[in-house]
Parts: sequence; structure tokens; C-alpha cells
Amino acid sequence: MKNKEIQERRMRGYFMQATKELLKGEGLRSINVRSIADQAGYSYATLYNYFRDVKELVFLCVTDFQEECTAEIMQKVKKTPRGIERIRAITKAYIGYFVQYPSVFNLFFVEKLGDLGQKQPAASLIFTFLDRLCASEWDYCIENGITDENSASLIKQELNFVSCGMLLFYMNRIQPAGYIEFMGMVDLQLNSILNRCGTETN
Amino acid sequence: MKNKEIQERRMRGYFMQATKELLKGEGLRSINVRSIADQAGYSYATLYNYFRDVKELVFLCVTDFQEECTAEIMQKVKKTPRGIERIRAITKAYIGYFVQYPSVFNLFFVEKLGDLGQKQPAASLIFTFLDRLCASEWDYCIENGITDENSASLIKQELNFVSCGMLLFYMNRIQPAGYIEFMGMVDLQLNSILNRCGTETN
DNA sequence: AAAATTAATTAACAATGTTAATTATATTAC
DNA sequence: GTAATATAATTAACATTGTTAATTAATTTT
Repeated sequence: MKNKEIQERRMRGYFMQATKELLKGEGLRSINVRSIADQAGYSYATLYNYFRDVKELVFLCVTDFQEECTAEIMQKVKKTPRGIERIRAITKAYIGYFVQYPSVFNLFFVEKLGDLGQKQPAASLIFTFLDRLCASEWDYCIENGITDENSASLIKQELNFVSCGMLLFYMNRIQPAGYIEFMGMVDLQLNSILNRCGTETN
Repeated sequence: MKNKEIQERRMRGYFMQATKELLKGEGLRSINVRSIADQAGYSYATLYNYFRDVKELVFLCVTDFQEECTAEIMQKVKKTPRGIERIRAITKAYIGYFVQYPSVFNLFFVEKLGDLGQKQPAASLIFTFLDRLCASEWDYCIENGITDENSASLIKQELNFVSCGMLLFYMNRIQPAGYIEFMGMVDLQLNSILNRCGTETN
């Protein structure tokens, strides 16, 4: 039955589209079975014919957002010189994307998504996201002797944690207060971390 | 009416005690008006005679936990040599406390606590917590020329963000998988950040 | 001790997630 | 092409949780 498969995929798509619109617009707060179904133009119970529960549906948006985010970032940094410079640009753009879509940040890093069955794959998908975005640039740096593998691996982690930490404080606690100050702090932190590359081996 | 005040304080205390027990035991998941009231030995509606809502009650536990955490840390590090060494120890103990009580971490850093009226004070209370724990040691470092104010301020922020980021990943995404690996990573990161002190000015 | 006040409890309602029962739609057999 | 069947979608219903209103119990005041 090919038709059935196509139709089912289409239906899932409608609900996912609706969920993504709501997430980007009103945010996670506004997400509930009824609002999603409304947005999709169906009754709330119909959703359960295509998804185990509302968490599965929301979770599926993660992959979509990651792809979108990746595209946006790569577009933004393609003119930046390769190496450390581009790693800095990617990380800034990565942070910028989450500032633009706070609910995506919450979805990725904050929400525990309950006891979602496929928790572990999603977890590593998220944990390695920035690493994957920067992977080829780190390779470039190592190949060109700009840094070595050991310090690269440390700094990768540090970028990951610091980015996430800054975002968490900014989003959740409104600290620092404004976007300008926040991005200023981001610059300082990224400089501090990335300036260490190649200058010495700790 | 002095009695009334005493009684009211006592009642608030009962509910707070109950909430803290639940938080530390079952975690935030298990927190709801009825479970708190049960634990306290009252009906759920009674709670509303003493607290605006359940969020206020939960929020009040933050301060209590901070005090407890501070005491535990200071006890732990009192024999560590002052300066960078002790900053490292405090930060490790700080991370250790949250690993011990994951729900306190959630409460502090993850939960948005809705549109809590007193949001801002709580926010800065949390944001500055590690800084306050380390404040006198940083002063010590600056006074003794171990580091200067500029790099101290950068590194303070970095410690704050990295700690929070590592915890977020570990708690939320089970990454890295085990406690031993996690604490190993913590050591590496703290070394990397703190080794920069005084060796050079970036 | 009766009246009045205060505190505590039960009842009730609203929002949300989820499942069961019912209705509408589409597919298949003749 | 229509009746029987299968599938999909909807409404109804129930569970959980937060919150407020109405009622009952307790305490205080006179």
C-alpha cells in the first residue's frame, strides 16, 4: 500500500509543520495537543493516530531545526576565512540562532522531554551539534599546525559548555539584560577561549 | 498580634520543609500541591493560605538550598590552600553539590519558575552564586598579584558558564555517561581555565 | 458560653494529556 | 453502482494538576 504511506507521511508533516510554527511563534508555552491540532486544522485526538504522544511530535522538530540552523549558519560564515576565524564565526552564529529562536534553545538544551524512548540518540545529536558544525574547521586547524589535537579537543568542549552556559543564563535569567551586552560578552568569551589556540600548550 | 506571626511562620516552615524533602527525594517531578500538602500533613488548599501559589513556595527553597550548599562547600574546602587552588576546590564542590542534588540544579538553573513576580532578584541570586562563593579568593589572588582584575573577571564568568554548561549536559543528557568520567572532565576543564591565571595576560 | 472571627477542609472548576466510543469517510466485494 | 467493510477523524469522557469558592471546624473575644 504505497498510497497509505504517502498519506500518513503527509499527515505527520501537517502536524509537524503546525508544531514548528507554534514553537517559533508563541514558544513552548503555547504548545499543547489542542493548539497543535488547531493549527494543523484537525481535531486533537487525530494527532494520536500519527504520534505516540505530544512529546514525540515535539521531539521530531529537533532534527528539522538542526538542519535549518546548520543551513543558516553555513550561509552566514561562508565568506569568513577558514580556521579559528571561522570557528569563531560559526559559534557566534550558533549562539545567534538560539537567541533568535529561544524556544528552540529550550527544546534542545533545557527540556528533558520526559522519558522519551529515543532519548539517547537525541541527546548525543544535541551534545555534538556544535562540534559537528565546526568539525571540518578543526581538522583544517590541526592539519595546518594551528593547533594540536589535545588542545583542540579541550577547546571544543569548552566552546560547547560556555556557549550553552551563556545562553542558559541569558535566556532563563535575563542576564545580562540586553542583546548588545550579551553579544559583547560572547565576543569576549570566545576571544578568551580561542586566543589560546596555538599560542601555547597548557 | 505576635502569636499569629509565630504560627504563620511555623506553618510556612512546615510547607517549606515538606517541599524541600520532596525536592531532594523524589525530585521536581513529584512536586504538586497535593503531594506537598500530604507531606506537610495538611490539605492542599491550606497551602494557599500561606503562599500565593506553588511556585512561590518552591522558589523560597532556593535560598535555603543556597545556604546549605554554601555551608557544605565551605566546610569541604577550608583546608585547601588559598587562591587559585581554593577556587578550583570551591568550584568542584559547587559542581559536586548539584550532582548530589540534581533537582536543586534544575530548580536553580533550568526551571523558569513561570512568571514569578520576584523573578529578577532570584535570577541574580543564582547568577552570582559561584562568584560570591569565590569572591574572597579572587580578592586574595588580585591582592597577591597572582592575577589582575581584568582576567579575573573573564575567568570568573568562564568558570560560571562552563560549570553550568557541564552540569546541564551531564544532568539533562547523560553526557558523559558516568560520574567518574564526568568528574574527570570537570578536572580537565577547570585546569584549562585556571591555568591561564597569571601565566599571561590575553 | 454564645457570637464572631479565623483557619482548614471539601467541593468545584479550568487547563491539559490521553483513551474510548461514535461518527464520517473511503475502500472493497459483489 | 451499491452494500459491506475497513479506516480515519471527531466528540465524549476520564485523569492529573493548579486554583478558587463554599463549607465546616477551631479559636478567640465578649
